[in-house]
Amino acid sequence: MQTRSERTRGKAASTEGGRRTRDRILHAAAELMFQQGVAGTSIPDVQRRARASASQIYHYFGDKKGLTAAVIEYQSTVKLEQQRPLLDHLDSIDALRAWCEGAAVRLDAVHCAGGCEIGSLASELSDIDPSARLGLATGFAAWQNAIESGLARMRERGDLEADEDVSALAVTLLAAIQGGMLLSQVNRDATPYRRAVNVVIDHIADRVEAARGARLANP
Amino acid sequence: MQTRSERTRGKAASTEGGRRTRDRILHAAAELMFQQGVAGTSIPDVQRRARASASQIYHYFGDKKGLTAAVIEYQSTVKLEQQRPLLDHLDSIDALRAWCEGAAVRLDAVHCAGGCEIGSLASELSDIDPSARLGLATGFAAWQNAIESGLARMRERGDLEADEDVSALAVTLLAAIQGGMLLSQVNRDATPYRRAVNVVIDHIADRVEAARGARLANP
DNA sequence: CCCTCATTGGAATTGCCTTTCCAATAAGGC
DNA sequence: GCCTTATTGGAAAGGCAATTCCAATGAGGG
Repeated sequence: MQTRSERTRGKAASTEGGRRTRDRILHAAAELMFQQGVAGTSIPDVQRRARASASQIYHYFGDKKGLTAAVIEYQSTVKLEQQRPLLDHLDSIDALRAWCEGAAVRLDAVHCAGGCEIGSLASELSDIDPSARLGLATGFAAWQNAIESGLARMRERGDLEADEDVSALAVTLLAAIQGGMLLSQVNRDATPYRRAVNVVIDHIADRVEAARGARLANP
Repeated sequence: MQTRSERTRGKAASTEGGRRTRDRILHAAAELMFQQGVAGTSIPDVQRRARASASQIYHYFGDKKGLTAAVIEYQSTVKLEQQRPLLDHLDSIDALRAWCEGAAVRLDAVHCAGGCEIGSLASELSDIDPSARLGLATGFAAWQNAIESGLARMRERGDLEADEDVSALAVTLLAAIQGGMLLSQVNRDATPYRRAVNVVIDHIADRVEAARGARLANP
């Protein structure tokens, strides 16, 4: 299977050393683009951070756009997989709270620099790079899907009413996460994120209460 | 009163023509930076759009950072004033819905390009320009304040319970707006924005219902 | 061991962008 | 009408980034 960047112009690594170099470049680029934005990250920057030469970057990624596409895919795919165990169990209010609080702790740790890895890229690239936009939409869809699956499981289990629009709830939580992170990033304080996310989860908890009430009334 | 950019290096216009030139530049820069980002907007770009020479831009704004600061202040202050009549009456569920739907219609009109004027700037600049971050935080605070004031009036009026945390609700709505706009921008579809915002307003409406219930029980 | 191709280093090219500079013109106060 | 200051045009300096190129080195298969 080819990655997006390879589809464009880059070459896949065929030796062990090459693979390591490619990874080093990708990680360095992801980190820098997250911290300083895509436009604020130059190829020489990536060279320094990855201890690689220009030839290596252009060899594996074709051009800066290819590198950017690879970073988007990395952030969308790999980061998601890292959280897979957690993401597969977002089917209770407690799990949702714990998951969101985990992100809050991470925000605290970096003093709210950077916001969300995908969100930052999305804001910067959506309007100027159509193919990047596609990749980012896919990335967001994966997160939304993880939330929605958990809520759907709650619904099947009876924790939420049968006609509950779990899709809308999932979008709302994702939006609160993104918007909350943005507000926290600007204010250098994780409080806005925590408040926004908690209010939305409170709302979901209210729906769970409502479902319980309906269950007791109509047994 | 001096604007931020004048504090830095730019000069205020003292003739009528100068004021017009300055405004033309400011509007052009605001538009371009909104569409293509700050990094994606070059001084020559602004020159063309504003039909102004480089001298004029540097004369009135000092440097690109000064121009950016002026754009931030413009987006934070002027845009807010444009909505002042609406903003001063966000004290009912219907008013909140109408206001948010107005933004949705604007999103539809531009096919979801651009997202939020302040949000885009915030995401791009927060981490790389401390003074810009300050200005953006002020801008967000003004919007949050407008929402919070309306909710506080609802609380005073008894539409919300006396211990309701209107500040948290305001932050949540603002976060949903920002996050929703980002999701809509990426998906080129205003639906995510509408869903996120409506769920949050539904939640506020639930609180209003709860307050009404409490009022009836404890007259 | 040889041949081929992947990998790498580093210089050179090209182009654009920010910013400065100098000189010309216009505007307003006295 | 004269002088000072604001406004403007347009060229040019200086720097950095993206990308290309060429030659050298390394690795693996036969």
